Amino acid sequence: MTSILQQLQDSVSQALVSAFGSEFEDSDPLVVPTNNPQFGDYQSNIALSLAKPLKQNPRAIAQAIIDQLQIEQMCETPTIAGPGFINFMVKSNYIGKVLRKIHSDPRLGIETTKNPQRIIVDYPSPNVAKEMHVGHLRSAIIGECLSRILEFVGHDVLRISHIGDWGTPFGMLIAYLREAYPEALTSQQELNLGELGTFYRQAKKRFDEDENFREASRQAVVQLQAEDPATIKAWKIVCELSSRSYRQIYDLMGLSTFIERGESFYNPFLADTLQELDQLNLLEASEGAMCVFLEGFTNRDGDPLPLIVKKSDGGYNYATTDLAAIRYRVREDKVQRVIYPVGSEQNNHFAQIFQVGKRAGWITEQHDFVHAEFGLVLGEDGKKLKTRSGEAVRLQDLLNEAIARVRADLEARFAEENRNETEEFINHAAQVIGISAVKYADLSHNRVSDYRFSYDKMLDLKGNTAPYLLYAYVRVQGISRKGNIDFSKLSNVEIVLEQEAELSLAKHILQFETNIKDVEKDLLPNRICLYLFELSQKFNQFYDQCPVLQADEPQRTYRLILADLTARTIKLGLFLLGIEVLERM
RNA sequence: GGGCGAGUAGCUCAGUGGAUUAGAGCAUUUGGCUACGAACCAAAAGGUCAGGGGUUCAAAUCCCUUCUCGCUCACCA
Repeated sequence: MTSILQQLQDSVSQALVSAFGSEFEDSDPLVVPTNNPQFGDYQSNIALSLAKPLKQNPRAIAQAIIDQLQIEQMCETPTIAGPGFINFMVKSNYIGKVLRKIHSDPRLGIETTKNPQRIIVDYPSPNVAKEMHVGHLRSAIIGECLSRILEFVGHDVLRISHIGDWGTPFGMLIAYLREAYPEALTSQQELNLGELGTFYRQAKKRFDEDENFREASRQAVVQLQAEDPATIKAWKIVCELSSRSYRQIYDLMGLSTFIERGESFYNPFLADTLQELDQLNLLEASEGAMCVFLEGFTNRDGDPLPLIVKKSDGGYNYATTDLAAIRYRVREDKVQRVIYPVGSEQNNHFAQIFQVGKRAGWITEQHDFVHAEFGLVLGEDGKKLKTRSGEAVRLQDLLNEAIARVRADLEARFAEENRNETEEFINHAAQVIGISAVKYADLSHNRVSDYRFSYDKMLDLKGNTAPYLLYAYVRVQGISRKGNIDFSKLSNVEIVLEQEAELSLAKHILQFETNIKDVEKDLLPNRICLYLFELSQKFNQFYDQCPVLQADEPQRTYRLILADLTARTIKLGLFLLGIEVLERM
């Protein structure tokens, strides 16, 4: 159903036209939730912005709009405040009616979009030639979250992992495989190549210490790109090795299944892509390489910066593949929007390939290619997160550490409270809480800024953390257990909302849709986090002040409905963030 | 040097043109369990929104400028 905000916006727009004519049909009615409840629930600032063009007193404009408004069902008579703000107070019986309606809806009244698009979210896109480390954390978490939200809103979302399976570092691994495990290439059976991390480190060590090995690596890249059969075989072995190790982490993180369409997929299209650029006269030779010279980018000396699409050794690089991917996604996948959740270090890269994509005519006005950039993960010291020995933290280790800390905390708590829980319960709870905490800590910060990774903060039971939200959910389930309540079988009583805590909670539940629609547009999941945190706070206040099970009917039933709606909103909200809930914790 | 981003309470952060008082959380101090899980709630204290100009009836928010920090600038991805 249409949100209250949307209804108000529509009503103000109509009133604007009735009062001042059809030329205001398309002006934004500037209706927003108030930032202070003393001014009501919503406000419109339209009168102030029209004061100048209409050459009228803003308060008079506000009055003229109010005179044309038809919202008696929904709101108290709007008031004019200060220089000309129009304040709206939603009627509590109207809120009660809406809550009754959404209670029977699995989508909690949230409508799907009227303009469904096909959207690619490009994640988690790790590089086969590197072990997954903390740098891949945010792409996986943010990509998963954005995909779920866009899908929920009704878009056709393709999750595509653009894995780096064709680059130069790959040569190093192939060369090392040939050197250390030559039998892997001839044997029919699968060989145990040991642990992935060890394999990488040894290959890297050889690469760093031996010039001949480096040359062999470069050769391997060229052979790979020429699709030499023996090299392809070695390539497949290394891909399989790293793919096995990735899958463990994806499962642990609860990522949705996605299409694995790595750089190798675009290999057959690279030559065509370049040829097309050449036909458009975008291609130039420079220092032995083929380049597109960029507009608005210069190097240190102030000379125009090239985007190299074919290296002087004849090989292609990641810019080439990314351009081929842009072209393919527009022409074959027929997408309208492509979202790349990738670190802001790659700002330039994306600006560059998007520019070339536009100049080549692949990206048009009909397409929205977005670099959903995110900041670095910093350690407690404010510097890029590293292990004590200075290496990137392995993702597996980071997640395990979070789970282990939760486990220790749970065990201590259960011992203190004399609770006997099974090993299975503790393991499951520790895993859900630990992973949730890591994800939530990431998503609750503004995507664009760097954020400080702190186990103590993310696992805190107080404040804007996953455990706090999970606890609010568990409290509602506690009510249903204690009172033996089946939330799906509550009778449809009138919702009265007399107490301030009830009203405040109820109004907040209805704001969910607006927040989801905001994230659909600006791709900033921290808005959902803030919303859910405030919802949990309001629920805890309600829980504190309003007895549910001990209340008399019909109050008891409508408070149960409020509690259930809260829990379902939290559950759905967390689902959209990629986070599971627990029934007990 | 160029490009991009950031600078808001002791700490971690919200806040992309509106209301005498710029918001949370943590930490600190103080209250509340014979009410559904106190993993909670309530209250206090804490700020020249990096500095300086400008636009506006109105600026943390937009523009200009200075300073500090981060990322990045031709064959890695």
